[in-house]
Amino acid sequence: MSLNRPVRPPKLCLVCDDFARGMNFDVLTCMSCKAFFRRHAAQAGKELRCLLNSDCIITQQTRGACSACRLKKCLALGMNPALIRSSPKKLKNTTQSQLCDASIEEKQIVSLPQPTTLSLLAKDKSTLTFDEWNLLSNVIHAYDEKNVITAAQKLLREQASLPVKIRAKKMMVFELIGTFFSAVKPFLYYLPHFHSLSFDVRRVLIENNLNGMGALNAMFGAYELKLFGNDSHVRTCYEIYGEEYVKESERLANRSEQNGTLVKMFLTTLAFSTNCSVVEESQITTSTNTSVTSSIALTRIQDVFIIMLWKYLVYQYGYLGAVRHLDHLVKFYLDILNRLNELNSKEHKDMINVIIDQTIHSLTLDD
Amino acid sequence: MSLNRPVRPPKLCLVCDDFARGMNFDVLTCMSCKAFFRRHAAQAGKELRCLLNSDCIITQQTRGACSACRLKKCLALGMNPALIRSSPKKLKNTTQSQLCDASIEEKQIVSLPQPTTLSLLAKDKSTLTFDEWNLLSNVIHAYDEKNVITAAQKLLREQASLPVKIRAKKMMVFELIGTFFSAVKPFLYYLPHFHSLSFDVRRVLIENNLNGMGALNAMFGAYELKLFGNDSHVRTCYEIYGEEYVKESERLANRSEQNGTLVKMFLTTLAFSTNCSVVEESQITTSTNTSVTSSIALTRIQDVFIIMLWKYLVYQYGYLGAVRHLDHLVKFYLDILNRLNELNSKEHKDMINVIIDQTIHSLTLDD
DNA sequence: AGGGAACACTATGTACAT
DNA sequence: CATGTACATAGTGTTCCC
Ligand SMILES: [Zn+2]
Ligand SMILES: [Zn+2]
Ligand SMILES: [Zn+2]
Ligand SMILES: [Zn+2]
Repeated sequence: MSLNRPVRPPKLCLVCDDFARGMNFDVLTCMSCKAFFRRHAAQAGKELRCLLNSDCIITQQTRGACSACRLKKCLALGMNPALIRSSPKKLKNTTQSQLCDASIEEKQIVSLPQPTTLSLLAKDKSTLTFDEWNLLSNVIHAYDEKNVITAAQKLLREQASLPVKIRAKKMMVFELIGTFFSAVKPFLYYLPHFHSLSFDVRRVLIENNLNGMGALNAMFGAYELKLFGNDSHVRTCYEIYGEEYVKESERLANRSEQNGTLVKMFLTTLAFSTNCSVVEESQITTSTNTSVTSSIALTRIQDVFIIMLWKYLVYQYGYLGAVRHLDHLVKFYLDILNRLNELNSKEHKDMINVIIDQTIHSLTLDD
Repeated sequence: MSLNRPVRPPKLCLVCDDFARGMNFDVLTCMSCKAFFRRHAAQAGKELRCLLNSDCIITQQTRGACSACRLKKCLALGMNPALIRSSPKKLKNTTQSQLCDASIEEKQIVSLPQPTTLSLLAKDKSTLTFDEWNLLSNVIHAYDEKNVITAAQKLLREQASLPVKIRAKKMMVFELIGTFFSAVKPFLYYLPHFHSLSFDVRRVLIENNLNGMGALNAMFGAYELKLFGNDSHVRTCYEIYGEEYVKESERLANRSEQNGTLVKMFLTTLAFSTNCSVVEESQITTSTNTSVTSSIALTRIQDVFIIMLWKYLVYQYGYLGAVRHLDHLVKFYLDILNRLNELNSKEHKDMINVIIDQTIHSLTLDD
């Protein structure tokens, strides 16, 4: 699964995103995850149990909070307990089936019924493969490259520091909101497979999908930054979009998906989507001449990302939870599109069109 | 806030429900919460930060997972940092404003701007009072007295162990489902204030509300026990209620509120409710002769519990989260009532009526 | 009774040897 | 390079003392 774009030297821990140095137990991890895995995957003695819903998101910050989910992720990523030398936990699936068999009978006269990890390791069709985890990681980093949330936060602080007149405030709000739409450009730039598409296809995708993607991004960002809790900001939005519209949008933002990884993967599927974001009729008609839907390359990319999304959902939330989350996310996105249809601010629309033009220009030139 | 019923000697930790031994820093807690509070509420040096959404539910099992939320709960319960002797954290709100002032300047030449805990301690109107926390605790224990979930789990295991013929299976399913409705009786029995009502009022409340309460209880239990994941059970339910009805109920159960404390408090408000669960017209008309709604005692009890519920929601999820949770919970309950209206099994209805009669008989006799 | 001190225990992360 | 070992550090819960 080679990428067309040079993605930064992949030296981040696949488990927690901390800096990694080398492969450990078959997976690129940081030192702490390495130690963690050795300690916990070794003996089946203590069954780790999640105190929440077994769907904790593991990051450098949160990895300490739930050992059960951390271990689950380690195993899901393919870390191999058989490579732990001291422990007798054997695993005869891949190349190195021959290990020191003598040490096995030494200390383990205790009970040893450990089906859990084995079943987790079983690489059936519903488990994310190594390549898929890598792809997922690249998607996340494509999004984080721009670091929209931090940038928006910075803008917000600037906005708060200098109390200016209404006209300037409006401009700053536009700048803030525009950030979320502009962020689609670097995201697409670093997104695996995007550059393998033809100029025409890229252009059509940007034309059709950028508005929806930016809006979803903005809603997620507004939720993360609690934008609607910022009175000054909200009042200025009233001026631009009308009070009712803003309040309805706030209700929408409160329903935002909270799992950032999921949002980023969903944005990816939107990026390659051929039948969404029909916000303005004029937009969609401008480009139906090119036969985008018939592009086989595009169809295969869609498949890859949608399968990855679904596997991630199942891994993270279980089958039922996956259904629920996806249902919620799709409905959330559809409501966002509805919201866009009711938007009246000409200034906003003009801004979006400029951003779309810029993005097309930038992403269909060099290769 | 005295209770009419003898509730077990209150020796459970208000923070985590572990066994408590005595008051610590003004609140009834266990030894570990005592130690925890001393260690973390002392110096404002390290700000504890929740790795999730600052709404972790603290129990004996989960208390170790999130220190931030544990401390938050300690403070919300009224534990007093001023009573920590070694630390210079002064607090001049209540009686003992005079403390050893000499020790203050000793070790703390470091910075000391700690507004967070102080603001949390401020006993404004939106914070649960000591009495309310106690009341909440009593409600929880009134529910847990019967331990429905465990009982149902046991029944389920029995059901699975002996493969019997369809008729017997049906009986067992009825027994299982009936458990959730029968559990309302001990709940009401131990529920604070219920016994202060007149016989007539109690009877009408049971007649009107037991069905809805039991159904909510069953949905919550089904969610907790993953009943709809049990194929054998589900198939028998098909026989009784029809496949479509069961599948719709499963979707409903998946939307269940997950916070048990919240469910129990909501059940309490339902218990005293005068205008809900109008499932069958015949039911409500049988008792409109007694002027239930005009009972002042009942109205005041309703107020007490609804205020407590709301304060708990705000404490646990913040204002916005409180709104969302209550909204979700109310809709969930309304949909359950709709579900009951579409129920067709005469056997089920007969069973419920028997349970209602039994409950009335049992709870309007002795006092 | 309700404070604190001290200890034992566990989990984590890092430095370094193999 | 990837493993294990050893140590430093932190958090928790219990026992005991005042
Ligand atoms: Zn890591
Ligand atoms: Zn977890
Ligand atoms: Zn406790
Ligand atoms: Zn928390």
